[in-house]
Amino acid sequence: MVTIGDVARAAGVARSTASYALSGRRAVSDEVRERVRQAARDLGYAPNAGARALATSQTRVIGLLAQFLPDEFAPAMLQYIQGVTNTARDAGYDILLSSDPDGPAALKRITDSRMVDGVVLLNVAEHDDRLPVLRAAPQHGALVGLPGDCTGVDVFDLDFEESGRSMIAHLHTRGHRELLLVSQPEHVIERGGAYVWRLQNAALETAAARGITLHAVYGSSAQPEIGRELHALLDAYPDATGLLLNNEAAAAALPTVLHERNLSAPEDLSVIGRYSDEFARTFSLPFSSIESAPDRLGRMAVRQLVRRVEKEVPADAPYVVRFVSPDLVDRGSTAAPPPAD
Amino acid sequence: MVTIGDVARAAGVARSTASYALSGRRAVSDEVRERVRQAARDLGYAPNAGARALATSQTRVIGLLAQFLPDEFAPAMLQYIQGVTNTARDAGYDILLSSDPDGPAALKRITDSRMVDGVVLLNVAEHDDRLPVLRAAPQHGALVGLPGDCTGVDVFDLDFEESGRSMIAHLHTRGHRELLLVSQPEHVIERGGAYVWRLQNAALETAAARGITLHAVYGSSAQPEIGRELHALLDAYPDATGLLLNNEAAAAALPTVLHERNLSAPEDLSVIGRYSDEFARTFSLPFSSIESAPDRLGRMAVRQLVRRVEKEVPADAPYVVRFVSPDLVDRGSTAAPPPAD
DNA sequence: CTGAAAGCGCTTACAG
DNA sequence: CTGAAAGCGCTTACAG
Repeated sequence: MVTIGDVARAAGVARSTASYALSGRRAVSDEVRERVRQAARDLGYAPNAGARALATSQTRVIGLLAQFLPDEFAPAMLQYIQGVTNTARDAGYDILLSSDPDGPAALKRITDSRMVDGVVLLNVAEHDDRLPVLRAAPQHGALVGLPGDCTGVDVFDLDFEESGRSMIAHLHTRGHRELLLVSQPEHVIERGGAYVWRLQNAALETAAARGITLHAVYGSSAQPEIGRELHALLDAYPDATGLLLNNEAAAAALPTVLHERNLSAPEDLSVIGRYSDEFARTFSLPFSSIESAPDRLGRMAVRQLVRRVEKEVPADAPYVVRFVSPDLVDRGSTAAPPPAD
Repeated sequence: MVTIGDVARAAGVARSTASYALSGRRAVSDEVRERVRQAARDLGYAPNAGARALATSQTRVIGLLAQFLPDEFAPAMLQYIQGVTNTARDAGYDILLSSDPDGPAALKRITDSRMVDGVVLLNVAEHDDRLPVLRAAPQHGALVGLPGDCTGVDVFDLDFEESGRSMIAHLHTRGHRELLLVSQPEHVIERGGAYVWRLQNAALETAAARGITLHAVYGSSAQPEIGRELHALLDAYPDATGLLLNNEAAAAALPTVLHERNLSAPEDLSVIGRYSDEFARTFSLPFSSIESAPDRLGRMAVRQLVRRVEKEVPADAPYVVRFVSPDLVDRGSTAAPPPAD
């Protein structure tokens, strides 16, 4: 391989000079700089990443800790990964992707061995086993998802409380008085998926305050189970006029369920989901939805992380917890309830 | 950070001895080995990845070059990524994920800088710009997808020719004489997506040989366009009794289209797709399909790559081109054609 | 403005 | 069975 020594020799200068000429971290005469650059180009020089990391203690790699959980809907996960990966690239960082089911072990390994300058944790749980590892690590971390304890990390998440409130308010305003809410499976909560109850509790509170009957249930995160459950739910509450979905699989299954019941939205049933626009397009979902903004959250997390890694932010700058306000994308699936018959 | 020097000092031995005790690459007395291990454990020692890479010229990282193309269906892509990532982890490798739209540049950068021991290329095109870069690189590469020129790389792909033949044969045997085939968009072909015409041409040949009328068309890779196109297609060929799909978006859209037309498979129309079982579950697709085996292909690619990287295979071992035989997963969506009316 | 040297943390021949 | 030393390819104080 061609090293900086080869470049220096070709340019007739010392290795240090070649290094400075290339990095610009010290003044170099125009003539020498040009000679060095030319030599580097001619030889096809590329700095060895390991050597540079050893010398600078910087890898320009960000660790991305994803997890493909059997009770999460994988296509939704993909959006976050893309958001993080694209932003990192634009900022000049590569992504080391871990999908190890043993998140804490994977995180410990890549931070201990200094493979990364910082990490982004996806799908963060209320009590996330990866957090103690992250706090003990010398690298910074940014989370997508709100844990119970945010000390020492930057946190980004959708405002699920506000999402729940606005879903209810939206339908209440249009005259609905009995609604259904399908959340993620209960074991997602048990695993610490706080966003499930954050949205649900806020929805229940708002419903109570507004005199709305809200039936909140947990649904499967896989087809075809969730389709059957939706049927059962609609059978059980025939008077409900609106359906709220905090469950991607349920949203994906709903068009078929409505077809099978010969219902349409919003004529027979108003529907609001919570998923990304990209997700809506992939699954051709015609329902209005709270934008879950995975690309935006991924971008925010990476940006903040890079700011810390590159010390653009003072070392004692307080850690941030930032919520993205829910945005309702109107796809015309809500209206006044149908006249009672 | 704790270095091997710290471990050596704590164990009262030389750094080299500590290194050997930990790696096992040279005999070390039981007593010393135990002392070193204990010290390493006590101090929480983890070797510095950069330093190790510099010393050994091995990173234990595999580059994964994915591309999220606007005309490909992202959820299908995810399966390959998971297959590669999981297999790599099991083999003791981490994954450096690139989704840079400029694949050749990204590949050149990570190989030139020695960030990876080898690379896996996903979604390989007939004339793939990344291949010249890969061939010029010192690292080995494994491809998922068949390029026109396979020299210098190991290649893994589904046998699309055989897939096309078997789809036709399957329906021919059941008595069908007029069929439809929906492929990926034509620009996928123009971009070099050879699998599109590999399946299509084989299907057309087999159909001709068996006296079957096969109408082959290109379909969009996004909803809702593809849904409209399916409707138009079924309108245009009312006598066709079977529908073949080499287009994930079309498969995802079909259940709704059939509902809207009040058709069911296989009573009114026999259907065979080409996608993974995981994909079928995600989208709740009730159609029999040729298993595209993304996890298996990802696994095969990583295994072969690791074999080369670790020199378990002689340096002059011939490169392989391996096709996975299509497997028809029967979901009961094919039968004899309905009686003509 | 430039160079010689030290050092980052490993591994691995070379000696004993 | 163990140790002292060289070397991997960089960057960056230290000198001039």
